[in-house]
Amino acid sequence: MKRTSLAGDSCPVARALDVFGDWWSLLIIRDASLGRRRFGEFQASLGLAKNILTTRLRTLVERGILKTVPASDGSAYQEYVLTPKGHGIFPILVALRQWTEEFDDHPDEIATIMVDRDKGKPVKKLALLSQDGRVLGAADTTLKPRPAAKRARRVLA
Amino acid sequence: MKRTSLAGDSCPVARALDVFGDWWSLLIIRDASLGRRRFGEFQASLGLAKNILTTRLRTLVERGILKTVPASDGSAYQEYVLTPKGHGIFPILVALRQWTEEFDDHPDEIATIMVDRDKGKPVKKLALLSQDGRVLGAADTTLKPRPAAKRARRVLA
DNA sequence: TTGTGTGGTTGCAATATTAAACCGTATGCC
DNA sequence: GGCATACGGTTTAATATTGCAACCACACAA
Repeated sequence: MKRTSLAGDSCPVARALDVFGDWWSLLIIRDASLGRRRFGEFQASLGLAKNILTTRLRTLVERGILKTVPASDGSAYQEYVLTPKGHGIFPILVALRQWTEEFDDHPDEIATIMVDRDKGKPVKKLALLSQDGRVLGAADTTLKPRPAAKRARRVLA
Repeated sequence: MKRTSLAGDSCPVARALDVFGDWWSLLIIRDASLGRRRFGEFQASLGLAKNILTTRLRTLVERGILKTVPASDGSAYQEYVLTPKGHGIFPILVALRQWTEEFDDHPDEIATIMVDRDKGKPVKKLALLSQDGRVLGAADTTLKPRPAAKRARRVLA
């Protein structure tokens, strides 16, 4: 099927999807952001085949989303933890979560809610703000060419 | 390859990915939110095979992300526009965009920036706020079991 | 020695993607 | 009207990729 790579695309959405837009990567990242660190934890949680987990972990490390660290329990094994680049994906996970909370047909099947750790109260919806503090919807935004945009290999949106 | 369906998963992230987490759907949605409406527009913009575009459009319609409307130019064809559920994906696109803007290794290849339509100034970063207005990072949040969570078919994170 | 945690390797089945041919409906032009 | 061309899909066949299962191997622990 030769998935066409989006790596050279000039659209930032496509570029992000090229990095972790496959079926499992975001779920692995979600698990990592939940504190899972060990191969076995990921495998048990996600139920995916071990070989696939192996390759996914490897490419996520290659791409700077995860890094391996010596196991915290002193064994010779390694653990996988998010890099800053990986932690930066957190808002995307939140956005996905909130979309489901708002639009899913069976919201009663959602098991968890995200709460402020201090107060234990649900977080607010992600908001997109303008420089002067107004809340912006999709219709209130446009795309402008980036000031000094270099020519990308493939120019889309 | 029999992608294991995540539809019954209790994690809202997984549920969202089950709806539009494949390789093309989010890009189609991005195009739609950019104002593209016609089959040919999507195909030309994305460069994917036409049959795939056909099936993707159909499942996005089935899932309530897009709807078909009679063509605006009076021809007998149809156009594809976002439903409210589809428009709700906008924050996810913004989150993806901002992640790339912040972490991509070649940010100079990004062609566009998102600006406030009124003022033409770049938008601010998506912020996650607590009820009392503090900005929350990943470490400042936890997941709590949903109050009256019904048992989902598969219970993960 | 036995068991467990981490993977790698191999083989097979299922699916996704693509390119290309094809078709019915319009549209433009003479 | 007649012809050529474009649009909107559908179908088909070839190919590439993913997923699963099972087995292998090595490191460490008991």
